[in-house]
Amino acid sequence: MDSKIVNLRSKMEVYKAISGGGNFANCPVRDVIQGVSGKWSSLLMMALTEKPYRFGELRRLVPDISQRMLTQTLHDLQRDGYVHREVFPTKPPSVEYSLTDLGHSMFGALHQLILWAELNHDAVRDARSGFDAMQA
Amino acid sequence: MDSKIVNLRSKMEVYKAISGGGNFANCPVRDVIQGVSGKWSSLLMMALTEKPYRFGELRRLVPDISQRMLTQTLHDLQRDGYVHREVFPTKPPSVEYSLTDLGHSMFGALHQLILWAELNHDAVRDARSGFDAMQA
DNA sequence: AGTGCTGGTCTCTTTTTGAGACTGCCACTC
DNA sequence: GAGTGGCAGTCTCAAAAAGAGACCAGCACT
Repeated sequence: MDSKIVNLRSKMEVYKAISGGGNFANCPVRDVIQGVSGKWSSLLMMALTEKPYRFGELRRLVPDISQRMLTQTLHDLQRDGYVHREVFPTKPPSVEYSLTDLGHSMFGALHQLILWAELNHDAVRDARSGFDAMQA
Repeated sequence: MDSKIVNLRSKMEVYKAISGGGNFANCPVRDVIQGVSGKWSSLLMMALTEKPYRFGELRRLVPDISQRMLTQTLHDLQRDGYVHREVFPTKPPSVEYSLTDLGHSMFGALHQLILWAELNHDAVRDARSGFDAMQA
């Protein structure tokens, strides 16, 4: 029993998804996973799921992100259409970041992975320490 | 309407998940996402979902991965308990990689994201080219 | 004796990340 | 009117990670 997923994909379907059908730059899976894969992307998406945040708020919410990476990650998320950036002309101009519909939709899928991570983190940690013990 | 996800998590819950409750090294989300986030991890998991593969087969299946990264990614996946590595004492010894139960379980969650990626790739690409046009 | 397959490791270069100093603007305080 | 602090970044430089590709041992076949 190779899990239900196998029933959904033939060998060629898997290969096509992996390789992008020969056009690697255009492979959906790689392209989208790449966006999530950043060290900070998923964390920022999680935060913005709750409510829009300003630059400085996000910085405080994720204390160990550098300003440079916060700027860049938000920029990338905006470019991919997940995040909306709005500047308010207040005295010190403030910038608010919020999830777009596409962002919410994407997070719905990502959320499955987050839930799994929370549920199975112990199993992963055990596997890891077991593996490390073997090597030693 | 901030999507149903908001109903599932209070501000503190989000923060705890993001920060790992102050223990950053131990944050489940970061820890697991980190594993998926590698450029090749999800691709190899997809391939192994179908059936076990040998080193050289994987290399041919994902043509633009370097041997170094294939070795290392498989090693990491094995360490996290997603992949099982078995050496067969054939004439030129062959090595087979297969998904563990944990790996299958994890891929189930990851699969949601893959499906989303395939469905919404066009939207992401449109957002991206629109954004790039704005900047130009 | 040469070729090719196996599953890797080693070294070198390029790319990506991270830490943190620096900027310009404004408001408030002394 | 000089200093302090918050805002949203940019810039530079060092460190870490990824990628390319040469190299390795062992065996089989020719």
